Amino acid sequence: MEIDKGNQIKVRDIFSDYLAEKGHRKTPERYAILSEVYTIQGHFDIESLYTNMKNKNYRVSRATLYNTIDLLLDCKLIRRHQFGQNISFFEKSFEFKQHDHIILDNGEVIEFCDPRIQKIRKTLEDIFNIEINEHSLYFYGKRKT
Amino acid sequence: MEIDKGNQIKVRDIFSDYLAEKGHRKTPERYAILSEVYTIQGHFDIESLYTNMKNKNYRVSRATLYNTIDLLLDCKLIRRHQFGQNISFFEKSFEFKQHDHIILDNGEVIEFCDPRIQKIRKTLEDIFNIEINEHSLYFYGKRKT
DNA sequence: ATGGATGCAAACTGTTTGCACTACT
DNA sequence: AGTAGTGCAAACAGTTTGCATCCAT
Repeated sequence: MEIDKGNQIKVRDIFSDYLAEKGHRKTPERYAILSEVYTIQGHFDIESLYTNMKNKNYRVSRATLYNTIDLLLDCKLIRRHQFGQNISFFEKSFEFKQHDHIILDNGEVIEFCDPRIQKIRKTLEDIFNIEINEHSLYFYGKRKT
Repeated sequence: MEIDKGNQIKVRDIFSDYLAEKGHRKTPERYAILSEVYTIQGHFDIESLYTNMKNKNYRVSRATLYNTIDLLLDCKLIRRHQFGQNISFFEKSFEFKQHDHIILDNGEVIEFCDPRIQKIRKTLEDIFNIEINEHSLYFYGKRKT
């Protein structure tokens, strides 16, 4: 798909600019991880990203994966989620409408976007005299029987 | 405070009923942990609860702590939070108004309650034909300078 | 008495760290 | 050339599990 290809390039540039700005080196591993991450549909965890890349004969280490994921989080190219208790999930966040999640008891994950959450945010900023830069919202439920 | 004492007893009864209903045994350890948990103001993690009780010369194991915390979660006497990445925090939830949290970059935690979150919930239930039984909502920000 | 619950320690799992080597700047 | 970044393996931290013992039923 042409659109995705376009995004891939844009995303690569964003990462490049970020690395340059922060004085980080532009290593092939970092770009490989970025492009791999942007190939994945939906959510992923580090371990599956690792085996995924190993299977494709990339030479990556977990250390580099964790390191790079931190960079991608920092420049907002991915978001972190905690669906379960002890494992982090990630998903790409570039040019995808910001959204929240409903987690059903069968493991299904529904995405939604409700503008009222931004209104709540605004209210809180005013009441407590703070600046909110992000939020995490999950609903837990099940399909109606 | 008399009010707290009253709650302690009520809470103990709720736990008793729960244990009976589920066919779990009413062990002194379970009650000890419950009362210890309800003594704590604010949030706590398992490890500090453990050292806390050890210091008071309780004979408890981490295994029992984890086991009992699961029971307390199940009967809704406590709630679980994930403020950081890899560590669970808990807080008592009996007769305290259900609330959500704002986490500031200095570590400060503000509690708030906004009715609009329940409206969002209702909307989602209708749209997706699901039944939502809980949610978790966190805002992240900093004090205005 | 019997098997669910406990304490202890070992095992597990996701993540971080130390170190020698590599390669971007 | 110098040093940030890498791969690997060992270390770590929170949690879970196996097992012998204990005790609530």
